[in-house]
Amino acid sequence: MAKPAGKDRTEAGEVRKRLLAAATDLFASKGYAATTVREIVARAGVTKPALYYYFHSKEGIYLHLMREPLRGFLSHIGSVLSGGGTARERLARLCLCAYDDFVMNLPLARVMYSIYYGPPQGAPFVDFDAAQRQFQDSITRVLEEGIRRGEFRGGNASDMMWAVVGAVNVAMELELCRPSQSVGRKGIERMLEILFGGIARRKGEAKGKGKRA
Amino acid sequence: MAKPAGKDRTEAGEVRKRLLAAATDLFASKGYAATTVREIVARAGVTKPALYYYFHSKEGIYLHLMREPLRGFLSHIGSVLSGGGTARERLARLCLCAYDDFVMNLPLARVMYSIYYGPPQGAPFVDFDAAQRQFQDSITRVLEEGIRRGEFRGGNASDMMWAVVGAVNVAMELELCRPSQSVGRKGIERMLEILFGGIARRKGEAKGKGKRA
DNA sequence: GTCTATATTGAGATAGAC
DNA sequence: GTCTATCTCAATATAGAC
Repeated sequence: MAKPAGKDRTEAGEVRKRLLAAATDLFASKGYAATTVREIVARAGVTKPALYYYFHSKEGIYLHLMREPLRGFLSHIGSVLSGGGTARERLARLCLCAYDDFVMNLPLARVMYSIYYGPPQGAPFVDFDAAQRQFQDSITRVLEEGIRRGEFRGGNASDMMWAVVGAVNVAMELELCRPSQSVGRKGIERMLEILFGGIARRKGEAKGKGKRA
Repeated sequence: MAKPAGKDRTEAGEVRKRLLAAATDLFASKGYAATTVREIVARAGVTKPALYYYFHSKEGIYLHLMREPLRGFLSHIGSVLSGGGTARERLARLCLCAYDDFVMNLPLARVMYSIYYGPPQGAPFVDFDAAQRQFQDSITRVLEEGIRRGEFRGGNASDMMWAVVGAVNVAMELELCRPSQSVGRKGIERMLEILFGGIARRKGEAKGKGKRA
């Protein structure tokens, strides 16, 4: 057989993935410092040398954990930026892309928040701000493009960017901390619609205009 | 002298405040679990029994730390809600009030974020979500009022609320994590203006309309 | 090598003098 | 109200049996 799918035959990269998943869950629930290599390998159902073979150290597995999805995120952003469509469409795609990546990696997001906001845990440095900045720059660029093309009103693109980022962050943090109240992708789209159209009733506009709730 | 101001004379409540400030700073920088009672009293320049006299325990000082400002925040919100003005004015006051409280208690905010997002640290439970919910409810109420009065367009008040909360959160988190990029109160006001007026250019509107950047 | 029993440390908390 | 001195306890480190 060219593609052995039996369960007794360990797939290539299978152990590696199990180790990453185990580490993510443990880092998320107990924190980086409190998680021992022993626990990671136990949960992954492998032995210590396996972890050291693939990742060299606890720090190593942590860095792999962080960097791979971060790189993925940045590359997705790049794809969206180079795609076509109106500024508004591109902006929505950018936000939804970020949200999707976040939701697809919720346990990892938990680790990131825990490291970013939590107490020092001796974890090696990862430049979260750089990724965040890149996301913000992308949004700003699309906004400026929209203004230049006359698709958006003039104004401070930086302020618009923060408002957009705020909406996306809210959706992410709801998913992370209060999933029962999560607004989801649709929620992001509705918030963007509000951002584009405004909350205030316009002069002469029929009362009750806008999307009915 | 009726009001002794000398330095050798300990003011009433002075020790208490110093203990609270010391605990806040240490919890913020090292985390709750890693901070010892000894460090707190050392930084406050007093001895252990003083802490136990005022706060009964390490958990006690933590709870005082959290609850007093939270109560203050909720009471400020209440005042704003009972105040007058248009819905838009009230909404702005609500957001700025929350932001001011946050900025006035930055070190405490750091502790809250650390506890909320960080790894388990054995700190006693504080219901941050309840305060957050109350803030959200207040905003929602003002938004619904604005819609009812025809000041705002119809629409989903909940979505509008999240957009507003997102803007306020962004301003807070910038202040917390990247103060150099902070947008400040003015930034919140500008974001609200964007939320009210919308980003999209309106049909027939002169290009470049809106506040010039 | 692994395991368990014991020492040591350092934490939170207290009693009683002043 | 504050301090000196002390207590209790749990986690950690270590040592010695197996």
